[in-house]
Amino acid sequence: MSENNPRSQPPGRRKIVRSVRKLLETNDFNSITTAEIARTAGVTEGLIYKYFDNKRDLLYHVLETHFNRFITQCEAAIADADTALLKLRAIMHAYLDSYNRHRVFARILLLEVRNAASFFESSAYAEVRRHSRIILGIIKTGIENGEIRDDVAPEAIRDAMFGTIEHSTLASLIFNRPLDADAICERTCRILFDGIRR
Amino acid sequence: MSENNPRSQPPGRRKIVRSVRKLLETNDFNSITTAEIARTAGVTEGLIYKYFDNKRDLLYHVLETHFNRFITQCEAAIADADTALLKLRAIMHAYLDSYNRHRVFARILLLEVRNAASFFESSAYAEVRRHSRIILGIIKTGIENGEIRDDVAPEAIRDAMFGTIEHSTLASLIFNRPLDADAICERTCRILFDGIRR
Amino acid sequence: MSENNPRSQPPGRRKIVRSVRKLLETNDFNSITTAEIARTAGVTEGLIYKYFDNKRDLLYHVLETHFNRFITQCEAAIADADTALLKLRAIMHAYLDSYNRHRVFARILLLEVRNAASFFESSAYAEVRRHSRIILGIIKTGIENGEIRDDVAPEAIRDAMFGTIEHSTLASLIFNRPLDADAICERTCRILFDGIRR
Amino acid sequence: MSENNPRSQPPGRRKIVRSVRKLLETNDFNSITTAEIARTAGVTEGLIYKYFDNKRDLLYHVLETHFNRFITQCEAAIADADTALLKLRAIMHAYLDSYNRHRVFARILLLEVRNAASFFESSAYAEVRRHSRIILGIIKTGIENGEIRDDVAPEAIRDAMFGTIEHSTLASLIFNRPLDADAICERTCRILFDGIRR
DNA sequence: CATGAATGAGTATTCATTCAT
DNA sequence: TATGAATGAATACTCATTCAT
Repeated sequence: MSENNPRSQPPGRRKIVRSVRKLLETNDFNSITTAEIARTAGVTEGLIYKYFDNKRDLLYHVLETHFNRFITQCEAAIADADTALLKLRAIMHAYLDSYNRHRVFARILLLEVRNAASFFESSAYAEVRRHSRIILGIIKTGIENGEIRDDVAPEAIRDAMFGTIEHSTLASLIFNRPLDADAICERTCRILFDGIRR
Repeated sequence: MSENNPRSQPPGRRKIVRSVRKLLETNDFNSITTAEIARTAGVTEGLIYKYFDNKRDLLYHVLETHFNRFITQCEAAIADADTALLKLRAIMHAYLDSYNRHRVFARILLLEVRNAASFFESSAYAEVRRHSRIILGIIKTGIENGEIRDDVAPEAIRDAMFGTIEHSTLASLIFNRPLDADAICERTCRILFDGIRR
Repeated sequence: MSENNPRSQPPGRRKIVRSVRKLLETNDFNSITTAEIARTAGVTEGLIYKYFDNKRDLLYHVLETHFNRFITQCEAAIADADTALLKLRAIMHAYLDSYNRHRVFARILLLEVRNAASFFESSAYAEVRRHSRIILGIIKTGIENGEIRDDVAPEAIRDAMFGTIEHSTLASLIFNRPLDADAICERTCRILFDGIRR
Repeated sequence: MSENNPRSQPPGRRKIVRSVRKLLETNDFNSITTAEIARTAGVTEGLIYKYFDNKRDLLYHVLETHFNRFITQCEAAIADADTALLKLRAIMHAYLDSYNRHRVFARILLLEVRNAASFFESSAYAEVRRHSRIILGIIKTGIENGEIRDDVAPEAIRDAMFGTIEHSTLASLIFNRPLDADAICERTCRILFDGIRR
């Protein structure tokens, strides 16, 4: 509780986190310097290391918080969906929409952070996995109640879902093109749900 | 011709390229230094800049050569396939197999290089696009001859193909797990061709 | 009195001193941080500065206490010795034995602390000098009563004593080798008392 | 040869070494920054690391060169001495004289450098040991030809020699007092050669 | 065709210390 | 008597890149 309640955090820490979030809007993480973070936050560089192990640790913290919020929103978005397929559609839409609205985080999550082995040991990645397992559960339920075919592994379905979404997002991210979440969600569902074979 | 014929290349240049290829087997590109490249090649650092604009340029050259070879192999692999779907299956298998056999290049292509804007202006990326267009052509032919449904954009199908393949590869790449190209190809085709709906 | 009676010291202070003593067993002083001292002591860093001017001051305090105890033991060790030479032998043995049993303090005293000018203004060094003067007194007595030759300055004799002892200790300290106090004392006395000339 | 011939060294390297030597005259090594070294040398900081592994490595190099020269002078100084004892006296005088004339190096050698384990793995220390072994040889010869008593280990004699010299030097080094090499040599020889017992 | 000497810009991290409460 | 939040100064080392010869 004290961990999550921002009120209980020392002001300096809050300033640092806010500063990073702000700077990430215009720069990728590697090009942000600790000096810049401190300056923007109005604290000294040293304070960063009082609250975070290192620069990456700080990033992962920001990421975790962000993704945490997303999961909550995502859960809300699928609340109304009755069937497994509708839930999956809602989830895919939530991801696409989030990637589109938070391009900075999308960039970081889909491109920057994956290079570093440390990410996969971070609590931010733990959140990613947590949600991944939730989705796997939905797929399994779909298989059990006969909505989804049972001759492909649930993991394969999840890979196809995320892979397609991410790949569709990547181009627009890289070349800074707009992303039509609705359209991409629709076309992905068509392929994923019913296949491309006529 | 003189560009492609390795025989016509000066020995120093050849040594440098070989050196990079070797070093990439054990290190990711960013952690390789020009000093190391030169040392391994048995030449001086200065020579690198005789033949390449900069370090990245050197990487992109190595990448281009590699991808070039892959395309040739890929083309051969689909020669026997009669239908569009069989061709797509063959292509997917070729990619998966290549990612598995050349994990270093897979890493670089799927993770490292995408961060840098310069990659998307390199001739290595031009090769990637070239092949992408070839595949798009196959999809279109499939649509035209009635093999593939015509209510989804060919680009969407391509995104689903590559996205799924890459996502399936990524985990095994990151966590250094073996990759079963046959199995992943099979399950991807099932989903992609016929959908997950029962 | 209140200075020396540990009972009268505030618990926080005692914890800090104990913490330093403990940490010195495994680390040299410079590599110990105030953060570590506070953590080990279970107090906050700020408290250190309530009781000590700075980190070095803290070290010198610990050193002084240690050396103080040693002097007492040393005095006891020479109580039985009748002649000046026997007293000197007993003192040398006490030093060697102490260096051997308290290697950490030996390191600090013979190596670490001598770099800092501030040490020579500390009360810890005052203790060292005090004992040095006591020993000088013994030498002088020896000269006066005809035991010791009178054509070399007492200071020269003291330098030879300590110099030899320290040099003999240093190697074993640096390379972490065992120290045979008895043997080194014996051989030092032979040389010091009777010379090397046959 | 190319190692030792200063003519064959690149000018930048020579400048760096000269710069360090100069700066050491007024500052102790730790308080000298690489920035300062480079500025004084008129080169960039980076160049330091082309020629030396790190700052300490640079120091050790300077030390080694210095000590090397000293050994040569020392050898010349003992050339005329006929007996082992006379040789030892000449050596002690050479050390004392050198410590007095090169107080900076004396400080470094006797105080600063001994803290660092790395010193004892450096080639500078190898030189120290080399000379130490030479001296040991002289002592052994003295024992063999009956000049020196044979009931104390040669190592003990060496320890007494160096220990006394160093201890005598230390005080004058620390408190910046003049050092009378002749007088200290004389008194040390008296004690060492004939003992303090009347 | 190749060398080798030199550049110069870049930056995260550590730690003792202070001070209001 | 003790906390806890914050400071601020200090610095070695890396590396891609250039260019005269």
